[in-house]
Amino acid sequence: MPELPEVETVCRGLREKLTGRRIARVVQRRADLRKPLPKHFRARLKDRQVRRIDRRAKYILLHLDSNLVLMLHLGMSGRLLIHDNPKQVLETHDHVAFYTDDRQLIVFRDPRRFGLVDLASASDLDKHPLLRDIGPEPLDPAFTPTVLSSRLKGRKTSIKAALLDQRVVAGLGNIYVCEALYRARISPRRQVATVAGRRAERLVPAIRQVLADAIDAGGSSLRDYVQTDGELGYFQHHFAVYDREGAKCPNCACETGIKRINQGGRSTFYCSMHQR
DNA sequence: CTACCATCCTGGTTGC
DNA sequence: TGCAACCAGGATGGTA
Repeated sequence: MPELPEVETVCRGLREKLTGRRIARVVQRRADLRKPLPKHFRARLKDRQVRRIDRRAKYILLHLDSNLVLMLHLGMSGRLLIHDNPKQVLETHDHVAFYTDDRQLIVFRDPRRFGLVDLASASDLDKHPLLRDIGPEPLDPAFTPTVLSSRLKGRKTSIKAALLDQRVVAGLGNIYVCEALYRARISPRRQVATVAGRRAERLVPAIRQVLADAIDAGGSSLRDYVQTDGELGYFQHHFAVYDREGAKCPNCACETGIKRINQGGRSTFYCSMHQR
């Protein structure tokens, strides 16, 4: 569910409210998320101070004192909600609750439990198994067409499948891959090896722009996603293709309109006239 | 090595 | 209204 723009929006909400705060108490209501919560989870977090909050791909990284990093991943249906009232009643799928020294309550809610909560050590975070193989951050200036091409090299799959692979580029999911390919006018069915020259040159700025636009809109709210204050994102109103089967292509007068196909078990939306 | 598929889990929507 | 089937923004481990 939440892809880079949604995770970035959540990160910003957390950063604003939590930087410098201490974790006074942790309540753990369910430990069986995508992987079990680490041992001594509550005790290791107690009284830790939040020094800095980063994002890497779709992971939220809260850097604490004592060389500790709290890693959060929202999976498909995860939310992080900040309440000003620490007496806020927890609901069915509120699995972990963090109470701060200034009486805020941060709730990790995740009905499908594909999300993840883990602890890592800051000094070798890059070597953490969940982060080790992740590709470049698309909004980093170091993400250039040359870098993308080298990451794609040798892959025998469609460009759609390749861009969903976090090892190629970090943070894209089904929505933003569809939207980026639309903006780059590249067919999602195209084999990676044939994405070269001008197409490859268009892809990097297309990815960057769609992510930046979505972040500006506070992300996309379809079913589950909300910002930390409960507000919806509104980038879903700007989708050109995603979830728009049968609609007119915003860029051409073709009769076919937006098509929906299946690639690797996921829906892909595109315009076969506009995207080649 | 890469690529593909099923799977984890719940809830909302669709179609009969 | 009831109920079953299907679908969903992700990641991964096993298999081919």
